[in-house]
Amino acid sequence: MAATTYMPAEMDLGNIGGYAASPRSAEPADMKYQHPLHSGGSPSPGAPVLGNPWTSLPTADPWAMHQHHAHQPDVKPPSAPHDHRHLQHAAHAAHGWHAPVVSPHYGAASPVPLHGGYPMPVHQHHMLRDIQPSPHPLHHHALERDQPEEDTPTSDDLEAFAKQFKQRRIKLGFTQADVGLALGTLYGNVFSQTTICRFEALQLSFKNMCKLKPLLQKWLEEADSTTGSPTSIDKIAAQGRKRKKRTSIEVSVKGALEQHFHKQPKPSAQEITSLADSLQLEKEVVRVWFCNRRQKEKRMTPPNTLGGEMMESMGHAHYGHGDVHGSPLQHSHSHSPPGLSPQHALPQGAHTLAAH
DNA sequence: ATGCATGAGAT
DNA sequence: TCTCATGCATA
Repeated sequence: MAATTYMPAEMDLGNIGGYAASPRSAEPADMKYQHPLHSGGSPSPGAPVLGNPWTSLPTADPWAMHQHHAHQPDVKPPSAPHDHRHLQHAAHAAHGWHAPVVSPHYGAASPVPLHGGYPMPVHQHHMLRDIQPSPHPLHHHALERDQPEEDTPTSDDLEAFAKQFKQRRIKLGFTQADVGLALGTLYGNVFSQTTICRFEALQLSFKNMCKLKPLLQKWLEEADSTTGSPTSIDKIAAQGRKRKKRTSIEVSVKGALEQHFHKQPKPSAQEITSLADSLQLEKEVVRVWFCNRRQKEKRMTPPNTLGGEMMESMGHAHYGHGDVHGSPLQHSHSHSPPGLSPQHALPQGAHTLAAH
């Protein structure tokens, strides 16, 4: 039975404090941000920059330029009346922003061992075609992987940046949540731990990555130079709306959904209804499940059209952690480089090479 | 780190 | 109604 309860959003306001709160008071002042300097600038270990087999992309933005809506999450300063994606790089000027909340680590925020026991895939090459129309006459020195300009970064750049960002962030002693809040204080764009996490893991769409990169880059600069200078943080009020509690879908049910997904990734309203009926789930839940599933497919390894039968065989026992991406085609690495996978090229004809 | 959910905007 | 960006809540 899927627990579908509702909860008052009131607690959200209090909850958000969990991340936002600045425990500086209890800050043991251990070994946080005591870095005299960035350790050598943490070079991009996983940035070969040479030999990019897919450095040939005709169009400008294959899989990004599909949607022209850049709606802002919620509370965003009305400084962007137009679609000018010009980042508001003027808001922080008056702020005099100092180091964001210094939070060593929360109980559940980042239970990960700091750059110690990370899976850290040495390097993987996602077969992702580049989105660089022009051959970039750039410098031949792969020392600084930053395109402060307004060119669209390549997927490789994003990957390198994300990795670097994560390293620095951790070294500075910030959690993903801290960064998200800092961005809010800096630019007025608050982001959640989730988003930062996904950015670092390259689990966002290419376009989304491109949009966030400048922000995070800026934050890095600030956080890096302002090493040590507490400030106040502010959290924006949430929306007083009742949010449905996460429905827990049983594994068996998930398996069923999976099968249907392979047959029909986009079931009709009626199909959803009947499916929901057989699974004893709310129609809405099923609908959303499919939506989320599609989104996942998009950022994860390209559609391989896994045989529905093999899904049953493997018994969806543990997919979701080890390597869901189960791409029998390219599982050469530990965990697939989800990063970016344009799905426009092979909408449903992907199975042509996978299946037979 | 990730599953399920909300919403704005595009179709 | 879908897609896409995002996030609360949770494992």
